[in-house]
Amino acid sequence: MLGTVDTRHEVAPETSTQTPVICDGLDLGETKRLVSLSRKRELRAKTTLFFEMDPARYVYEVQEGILKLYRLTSDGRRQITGFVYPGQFLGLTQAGCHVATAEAITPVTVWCYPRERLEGLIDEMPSLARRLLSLANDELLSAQNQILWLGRKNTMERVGAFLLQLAERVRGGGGDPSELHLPMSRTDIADYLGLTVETVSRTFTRLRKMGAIRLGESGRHVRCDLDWLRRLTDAEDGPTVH
Amino acid sequence: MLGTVDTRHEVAPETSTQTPVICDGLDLGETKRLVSLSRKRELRAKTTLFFEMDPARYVYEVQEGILKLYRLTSDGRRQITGFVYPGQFLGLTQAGCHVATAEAITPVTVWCYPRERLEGLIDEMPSLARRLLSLANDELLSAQNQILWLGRKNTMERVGAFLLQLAERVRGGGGDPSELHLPMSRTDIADYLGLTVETVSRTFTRLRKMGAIRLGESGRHVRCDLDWLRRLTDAEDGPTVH
DNA sequence: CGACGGCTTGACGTTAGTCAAGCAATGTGG
DNA sequence: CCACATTGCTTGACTAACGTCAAGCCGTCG
Repeated sequence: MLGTVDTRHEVAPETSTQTPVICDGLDLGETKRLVSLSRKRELRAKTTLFFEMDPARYVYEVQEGILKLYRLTSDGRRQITGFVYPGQFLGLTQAGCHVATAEAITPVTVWCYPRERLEGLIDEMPSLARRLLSLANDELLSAQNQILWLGRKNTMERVGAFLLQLAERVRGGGGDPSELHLPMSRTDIADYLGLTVETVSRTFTRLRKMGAIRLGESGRHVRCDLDWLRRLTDAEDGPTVH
Repeated sequence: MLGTVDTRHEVAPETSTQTPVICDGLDLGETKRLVSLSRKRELRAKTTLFFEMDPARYVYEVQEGILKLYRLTSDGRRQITGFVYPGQFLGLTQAGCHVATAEAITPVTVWCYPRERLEGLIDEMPSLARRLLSLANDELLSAQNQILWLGRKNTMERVGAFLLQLAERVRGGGGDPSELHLPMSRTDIADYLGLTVETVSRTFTRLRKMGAIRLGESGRHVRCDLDWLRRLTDAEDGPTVH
């Protein structure tokens, strides 16, 4: 498979990409140009790729590992706006400055594209423009799903929808969607779903007692009854993002 | 593109735009081409421009009037994902189908651009690509603000932030930002902020009693003490949209 | 070893939702 | 024109869901 030996965090097959995804739909020459102006960067877990308000000099593509994006209120409340997986982008959406902080949850490898030069390439490579548009699209879709969850769903539905979203990602990667490994902490999940750690923890417990999920030793491993969860959340999610 | 902050579409939000905003940054010939493939459409208040799940055949630009975008859960809960003002776009973000319903709040005039032909133009007009990217950007930014509100703010903060957002739009249009006319109902506000009508109503009342706002006869007119509101919500919004 | 972080659980409090009523403005049919 | 229904907004009384505070467990790290 990847040849990587898992250390603390399990690396599932689908959690790493070999070729820059930004190049999908580009021809060989174009791909080479893009790759030639990128450089790789590695991050240890719990380190920060960029901070909110930093000038946005690069656009990043995740090759391996998982990050979280978050914003803070001045009194310290945190809202995670997304988890970023291999093949996804960071820093695309921002104007002159980043509007969120990006922090590695696991060890991470990213490709860095200098923002200005990437922008310059748009004129010469329409397929790059389409690609970027489509990526912005995906982000928007997932943001709107999150808005629906946060605004109109109760605790169980949020947690259920969250697990189903993770399962869909695993399915997309060809794995068993009912076997989930959660790379993020309960606190992260809480900050993503607009809840508290305690509430998230209690909800996992309730789901377990209802038979909708089974928890492994670590609490980070979840075996889901997907139909159960779907019935639970079938207050209709709308289209799923992958 | 990715970085440009565009000011043009903030202008005269209450009234209407005279020229398609999509053409900003385009030269005369390009503008003509775009205009030539657009057609106008008018909607009465409370009518629907498109439904969630409709095939997305057009991209729309609002010339005049205000719409709301919303999604429904299967049990009828509604979440408004945005209010759309003149100069803003609809249907940009969707893949094959619309992911939200667009309904006119006031009488509305829109320009309709056939989606396929617009996409075809990207190859020939890089400036159009930049333009579209920048628009997608704006939407994303405002979606993320909404996520922060919904996830981590209490009722007063949400309503306060909402009023301040409206005020900023008025300021951008050159009006008096402390004099607001709300085109949307209390129910709409509630569905935007993830609350109930009753809670929104009570919060307006509380704000009035605190002296942060004064309400006109209709309830749709609000005179705001902007500093008051800012102090209230200065649990930090992050960058404001528009 | 002790400290710390991640997770769970319990007891309790607060906030926002629910249910219900009333009022004003607007629309509809006779 | 009136009688009546409907819609939008507000207010009150009550309730439930979720947050807060506190404690304890376990595994890891220094």
